[in-house]
Amino acid sequence: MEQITSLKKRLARLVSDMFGGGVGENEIFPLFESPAEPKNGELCLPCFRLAKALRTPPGEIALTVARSLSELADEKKIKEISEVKAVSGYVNLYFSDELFRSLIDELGDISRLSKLGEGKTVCLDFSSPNIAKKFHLGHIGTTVIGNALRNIFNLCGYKTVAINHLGDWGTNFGMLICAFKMWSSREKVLSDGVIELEKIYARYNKESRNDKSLEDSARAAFSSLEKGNEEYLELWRLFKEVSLNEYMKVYEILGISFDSFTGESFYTDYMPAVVEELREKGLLKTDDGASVVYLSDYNMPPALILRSDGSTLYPTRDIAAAKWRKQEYDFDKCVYVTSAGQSLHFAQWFKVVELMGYDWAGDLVHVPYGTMSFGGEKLASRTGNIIYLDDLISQAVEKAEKIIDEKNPDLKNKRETAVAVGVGAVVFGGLSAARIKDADFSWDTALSFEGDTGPYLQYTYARAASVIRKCGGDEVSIICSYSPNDGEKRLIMQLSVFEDKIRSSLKDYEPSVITRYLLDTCGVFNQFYHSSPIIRAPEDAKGFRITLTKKFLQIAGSCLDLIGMAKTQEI
RNA sequence: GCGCCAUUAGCUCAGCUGGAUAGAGUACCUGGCUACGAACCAGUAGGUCGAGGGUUCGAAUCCCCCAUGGCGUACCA
Repeated sequence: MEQITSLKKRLARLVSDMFGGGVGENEIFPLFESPAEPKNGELCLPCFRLAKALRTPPGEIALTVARSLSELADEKKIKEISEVKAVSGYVNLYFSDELFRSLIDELGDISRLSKLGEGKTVCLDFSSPNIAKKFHLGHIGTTVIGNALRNIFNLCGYKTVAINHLGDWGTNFGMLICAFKMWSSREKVLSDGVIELEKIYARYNKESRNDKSLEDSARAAFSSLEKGNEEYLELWRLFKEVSLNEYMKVYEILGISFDSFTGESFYTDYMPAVVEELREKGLLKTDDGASVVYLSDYNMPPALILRSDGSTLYPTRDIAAAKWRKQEYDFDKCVYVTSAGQSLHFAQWFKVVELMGYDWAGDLVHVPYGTMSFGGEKLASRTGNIIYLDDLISQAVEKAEKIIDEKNPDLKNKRETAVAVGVGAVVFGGLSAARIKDADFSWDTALSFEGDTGPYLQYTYARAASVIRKCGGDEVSIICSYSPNDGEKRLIMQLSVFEDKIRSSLKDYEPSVITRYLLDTCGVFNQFYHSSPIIRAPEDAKGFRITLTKKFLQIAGSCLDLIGMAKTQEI
C-alpha cells in the first residue's frame, strides 16, 4: 500500500527530527507495526529500541512522540492521522476517515507485484506421478502446492513453465511388459485403463516373491525395451497413453494444466553426456563397482551416478534434466515440489551441479512437503492403505450435492456447483496448513464443510457476489464525508495487506500463507456483513459498503484463483 | 550412530525480521433467521507455547542441551 508506506516514511522523518536526528529515519521506518488489537489503532511505533539508542525510558519517548504528532495532526499537518495515543511504550496511531476513504481505491492493486518477476522465467517441476498407477492421496500435495506456486509466480509477473516430470521409465516397465504378456491384453487395458495395469503389476510383484525368475525376466524385458525392442516400445506407449488419459482427467477436474510432460524417458539420451562430463571434470570415482561423486566434504553421503551394472540412477537423470531445462528455458529458478523425504537427494545433486561449475546451481530450489498418512499408517498400495483421488472427490461432491439439495434446492447448475465445492474442499485440504507439516488423512476433516474449510471460503464469496448482484446497476459513489465504522475499518485494513501476503508466500514458497489470509479475510468480511447492512444502508454508507464489498470480491477472488479453487458466484 | 524436520488449548492449526493480555477453527455449553444467503455471526469455557539452561529492557520466536515423534542415511524413485 503506497499511501501507508509513504505515511510511515513521513512519520519516521518527523520522529527522527524530534530527537535531533539522534536516530535516523531509516532506522525508525522499519519499526512501525500493525497493532494486533484493532482498538490500538491502525499503526503503531514501539519505542523500546529508541529507548536504547536515546537512553530514555520508552514510556517517556512514546509520550513525547505522541504529543508532537498529536499537535501536528490537530493542525492538519498530518491529515492521515486522526488520533495519537501513548500506551505502555507504544505510540498508537489512528487513521483519519479521509485516509480510509482514499485507501479503498488502492485495495487490490497488483501493479507493483506484477513487476517483481518481469523478464524472469521459473520452471516448476510438480505432480510428476509414476505411470501405470492411479492418482491417489499421496499425489495431491505436490500437485496442488506446485500449481498454487505457479499461479503465485504468474501473478508476480514471472514467466512460468509447469513441468510434469512423469515417472515413465525404469525396471517397473519390464515387470509391466512381462505381466501384460502373461495375463492381459490390449483390449483389456484399453477398457479398464490404469486399474488393469495396477492389477497385473501387483500380481507380478506378488508372484515374483516366490519365483525369482520373474525378476530376471523383468530386468531382461526392460533392458530390451531400452535397446529399442519395437514390440516392447509399442506396449510402453500404450501404458503411457492409458495412464496419461487418466491423469488428464484428474488435472482437468482440478483445473491444472502443464506446459510440458517430458518425463524420465525423455532424458535417457542425455545421461551419457552427463556421466562423461563428470568423468572429465574428475568428479566421478569408482567405489565397489559403482560410480559416485564423493560429498563427504559437505557432510553428505556420496551421490550415486551409475550402478555397478552400469545403469543410471535418479540423480543422474535429475542432473541431465536440469541441464536440459537450463538450456531450453534459461530459467532464473527451477523449483522442485516433492516430499520432504527426498531432501537429501536434492541437496546431493544440487551440490554435484555446483561442483560441475555451473553458477545456476544456486537457482535450483527444493520445496519439500510433509508426509500424508491414513489411520496413522503409511500410504501404500501394497498394504491397501490407500485413498484414490477420484473416490475422495466423488465423496466430497456427493456431500456437497446433498447440502445444496437441503439448503438451496432451486440452484440452477447444482451438479456443476457441487463439483466446484467438492473439489474445492479437497484442494483446500492440501493447502491449509504449512506444507512441511505431516498430516494424517481423515474423512471427517476432508468432508467437513463448516469452520475453516474450503466451502466456507466459497460460501462467503458467493454471499458477497449475491449482494452485488442484487444491487444491480445501483449507482456507486463514495460520499466524501462518510465516516467508516469499526467493521469497515477492519475490513479495509485486512484487505490492505494482500500485497504483503503474496510477497511472503512467494518468498517462502508457501501457498498456505494465502489460504490462511483468505480465511481471515472471509472472517472479517462476515463480521462486516453481519454488523452493517449493505443494500438497505443509508445512501452515504451504501456506496461505501458496495465499493468495499466489490474490493473484497476482487481480492478474495484473486486468492481463490491463486490456490486453485473455483470462484462460486452462487452456491 | 549421524543428518534433516516437527512439537503451541482435548483435536487440527496461525503467530511476520524478538514487542502490548499467545490467537483461529473444531468438539462441549449458550444466544441470534418474517433479515443483503444460518455452509454464517456473537458469547462462555479451555494454555507451565515438549523439559531445562542462556542472550535481552522484553523470548512461542534467537543460541545451547535434552526428550518425544516423523523422515532420510551408496547401487528405488
